[in-house]
Amino acid sequence: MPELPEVEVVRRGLEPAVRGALMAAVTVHDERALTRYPGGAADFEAALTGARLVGAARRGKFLWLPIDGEERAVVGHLGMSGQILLRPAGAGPERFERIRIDLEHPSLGELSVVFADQRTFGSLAIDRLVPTVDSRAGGVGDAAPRVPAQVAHIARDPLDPAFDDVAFRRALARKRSGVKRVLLDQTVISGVGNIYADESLWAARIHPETAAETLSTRAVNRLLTEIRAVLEKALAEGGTSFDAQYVNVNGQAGYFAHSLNAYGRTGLPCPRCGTSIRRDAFMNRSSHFCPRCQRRR
DNA sequence: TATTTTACCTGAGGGC
DNA sequence: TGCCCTCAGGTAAAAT
Repeated sequence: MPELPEVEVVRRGLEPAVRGALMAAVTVHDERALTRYPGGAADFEAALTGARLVGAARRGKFLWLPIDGEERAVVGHLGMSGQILLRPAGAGPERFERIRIDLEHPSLGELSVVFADQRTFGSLAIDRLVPTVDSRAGGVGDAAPRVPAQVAHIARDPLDPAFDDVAFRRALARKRSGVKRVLLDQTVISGVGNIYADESLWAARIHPETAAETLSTRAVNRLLTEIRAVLEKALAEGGTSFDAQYVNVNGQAGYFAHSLNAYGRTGLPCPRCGTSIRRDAFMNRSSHFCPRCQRRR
């Protein structure tokens, strides 16, 4: 399931292939991949064909490809099962292929960007770029102080140099919800999903249902440190793959699944104390934690 | 206003 | 073999 590390792996793979590339042809196979674009398929294809891309940027789990000479970008979200693949020109259709963009790159020649998505929670769109409220760079990979309008309400992610630790602590102090619920709120902190929330809380020894407002400054700082450590380690290992759902732009899986301490390890011993990892129902999904290391206050 | 719940979606895998 | 059920979960809209 693509969270920040997986999306960043995709961004890094995409950037050299799209920078300076002309979109020679755009084909929408399945309009459900345009749920965040009200203009529809024909308009999407016409608007992009002939335009040039200048790079690949990311904030949290959102990606965008700014268009040369316009204050607009192609915006992407992988949802649950989305993939962005780089393929040689003329390559056969991918399983679950929804949109294909054929590129002419000044040095790499012809290639195709394929958006494939089994569960269709992901999407591509064209969106206008608006100024950031703090005048800092919009995200990783775009130094300009601009961000797609539909991403503007998403908080910066903890690997963003402009992430505000103090504001994060203040936000937590105002929240009456459990801390895990707040970590999944992309308007408070972005990029963290169910897997890395469980892993970060395990590392920081915090129970997922601990009321956010009761966390001490020290505990919040420890949590933030562990979130960054977990995300960076996952990024270094190419992301987390359980099956064919998440892959990089070349279709390869990541290795971080081997490094998980809590997520998906129900009944297995906690790597720190040996107690069986517990799984509790949480928001129509699951929380995994060590009932001994992560005591509820 | 703040918080919680639900809808969206489809294939994999288990039980029978 | 095949049918039915459960599960995976990010986002935004709807409900409380």
